Amino acid sequence: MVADGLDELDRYIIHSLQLDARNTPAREIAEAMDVSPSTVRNRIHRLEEEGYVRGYHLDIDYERAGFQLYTLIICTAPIPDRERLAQEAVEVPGVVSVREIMTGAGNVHIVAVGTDSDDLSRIGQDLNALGFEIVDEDIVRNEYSHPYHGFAGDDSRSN
Amino acid sequence: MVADGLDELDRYIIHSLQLDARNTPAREIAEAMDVSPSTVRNRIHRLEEEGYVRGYHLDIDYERAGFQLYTLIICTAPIPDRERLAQEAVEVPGVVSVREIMTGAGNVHIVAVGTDSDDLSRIGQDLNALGFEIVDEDIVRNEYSHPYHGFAGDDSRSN
DNA sequence: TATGAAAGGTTGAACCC
DNA sequence: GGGTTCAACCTTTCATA
Repeated sequence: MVADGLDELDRYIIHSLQLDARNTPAREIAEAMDVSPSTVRNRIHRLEEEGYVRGYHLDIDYERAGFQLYTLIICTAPIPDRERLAQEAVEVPGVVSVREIMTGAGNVHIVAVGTDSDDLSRIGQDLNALGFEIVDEDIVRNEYSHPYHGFAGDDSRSN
Repeated sequence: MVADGLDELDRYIIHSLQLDARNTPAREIAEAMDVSPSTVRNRIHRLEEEGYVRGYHLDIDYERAGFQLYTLIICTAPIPDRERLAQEAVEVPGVVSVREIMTGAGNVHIVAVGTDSDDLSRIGQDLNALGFEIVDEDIVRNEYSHPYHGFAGDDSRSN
């Protein structure tokens, strides 16, 4: 099964908001799915409350904004501590994303934005202090994201 | 200087929208910064037009939504083709994120969401067909993101 | 960058299936 | 429980200065 507890309307809502979370009125989704706008708003609230939707974030071009040090820091954390450390890492100033990888050395991928190399050294030290071992560090040249196609219903109405 | 061409109002707008891009009215930002709501709206449009803000996306808990195969595919692309291939990769159905890494083997990190292992094999084949060499593949156990603190007004590192 | 009127979106309560 | 309706309220748009 594709999506637990989510019906076609939920999937279409997620799809629409993935494309533009700020400028997509409920009415627009409602018309496409032939329900009332309130139904769409009720569903959005349910998706938020039940944790399917964790938030609405900006996609920022950090490079254009003048932060040339957009860095991937590959770390190793002991498996029993990995989840807790990952949650602590995301609170380190400058860290914008943390991925916990299932296996292997380099099981936590952290992306940090820095203004200069001192800033990145400080981030590295903070991560070390938390208990990470840093195994590699590289500049991220670019990042692209794309809405997941699988939420777009049966495709008969995907844009 | 922290951010080229961005003043304190722009940074505060970015910060606010990073926290909640869907439910933050311009009026709220305007009051905090003591300008009119239309000034805030004009600035938001400028940030979009000039490419600082690339979009507004949902932060979805793919695991809760029933997609247990949230996978990091580490690939190598020849440097001259890297950018073009990265842009093509993001269009492969199931791919949700692509990071171009500056150096080394594994210079493109792709995250894909799959419903089953056939789906992921198909994605791997598609990436191969584009010209990527796949060097590693791992399940992403969890992913967290956090607004960049540096946009939050002038106290540069206390988020 | 600000203002103000018109257009359009959201909210919450009452109602129906 | 989930969907709908409607009126009051809030937000944005657009023209204007």
